[in-house]
Amino acid sequence: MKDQASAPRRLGEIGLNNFPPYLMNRIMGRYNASLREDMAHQGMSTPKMRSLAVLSVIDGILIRELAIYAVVEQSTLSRALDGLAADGLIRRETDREDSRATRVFITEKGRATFERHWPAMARAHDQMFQDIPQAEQQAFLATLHKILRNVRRNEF
Amino acid sequence: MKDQASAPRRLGEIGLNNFPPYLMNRIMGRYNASLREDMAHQGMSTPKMRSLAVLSVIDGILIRELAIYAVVEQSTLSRALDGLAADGLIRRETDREDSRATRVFITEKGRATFERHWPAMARAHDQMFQDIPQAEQQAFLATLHKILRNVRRNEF
DNA sequence: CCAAGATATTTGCAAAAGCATTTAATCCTG
DNA sequence: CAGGATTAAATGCTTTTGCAAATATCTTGG
Repeated sequence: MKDQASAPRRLGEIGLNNFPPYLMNRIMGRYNASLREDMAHQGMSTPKMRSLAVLSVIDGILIRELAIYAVVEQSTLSRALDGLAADGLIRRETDREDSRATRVFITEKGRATFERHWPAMARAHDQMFQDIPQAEQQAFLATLHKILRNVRRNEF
Repeated sequence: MKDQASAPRRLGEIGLNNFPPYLMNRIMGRYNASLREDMAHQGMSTPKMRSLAVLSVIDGILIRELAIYAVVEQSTLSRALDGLAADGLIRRETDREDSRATRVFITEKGRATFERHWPAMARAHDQMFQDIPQAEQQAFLATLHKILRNVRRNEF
C-alpha cells in the first residue's frame, strides 16, 4: 500500500490544520498585515517595501528578476518603481548589453528608508519564532528551501 | 553570549534565503498564483475559493470567523459571499442568538463546486512536498502550528 | 541582412481590495 | 434599565491589482 504518500484525499478528511498551504496562508496573512500597518503611515506599500528589501540584498538587478524575488506582478512592480524613483529611493538604468532591459539600483536614501522599516520586519519574524528552538528553526528553513525548489519556475 | 537567538540583525547579512518569511511569501505566491490560474476560467476568485474550502470543513460558521479562517478582509468577504450566494453555492442565515451576526452554510452545489477545484489544490500541495520524506513533512507541520499560535490574535 | 518571432518593460482599463463609514443589534455600566 | 460604548456585517468610495495590449528592442533562420 503505497497510498496517500503525498496528496491528501479530501480537505474535509485531513482538516485545515493538517494542510500546510492553509497554515502558511494564515501565517503570512498575519505577517503581511502587520507589516502593512507599520508602513501605511509612511506612504509605503507592500510592493515598494519588498522591492527595497530585495534591493538591499541584491542591487542592480533586472526588473523582471526583481518581480520574481519580490513576489510582485511585473506591471504592479513597474508602478511601484515609479513611486520609489519619484521619492529618490531607487534609480532605474538601462542595461548596457540589452537596451530593452532595465536594472534597478537602490540609493542611499532608499537604504536608509529600508533600515527604518527593517525593525518591524525583524519584530514580526521574532514573534513568529518565539519559543521555537534553534534546531527546529533550522530544520524548518531547510524544508522551506526544498519546497521553494519544488515550486519555483525560474533559475532563482 | 546569548546573542542572535531569534531576530537576525540585518537582512543583508543573513540573506533572503535565510529569512523564513521571505521564503514563505515566495512559496505562497506561487501556490496562490497557480490556483488563481486554475480558477480564473471558472469565474472563481481567491476569496470565493477560500470561503468554500473553509466551509467544506467547518460549516455554519459566523462571517467574522470565516474572514479569519479564509484570510480575507471582512468587506472583501462580504462581497465574495454575495457572489457565492447568487450562484447558490452558499446560504446566509441570521444567527439565532445574536441577530447582528450571520452564519454561512455551504450548499450541495457549493460542495460539488469545491470538489471540482480540490484536485488543483491537492496537485499544488503535492508539488510543494514532492521528494520530502513523511517525517520531515510532519516536523514541518508541527512547526507551522507553533508559528500560527505565536502570531494569531484570535482564539482559533 | 531582413522578417518573424521572442523578450523586457510600460500602459490602458476593468475588476478587486481595503479603509472608513453606516446600519443594526447587543452589551454593559452607572 | 436607559444610553453610551461595542460588535457584526454591509456599503461607498478610492486606491491598488492584474490582465492584456502596446512599445521597443533583440535574436535567429532563411
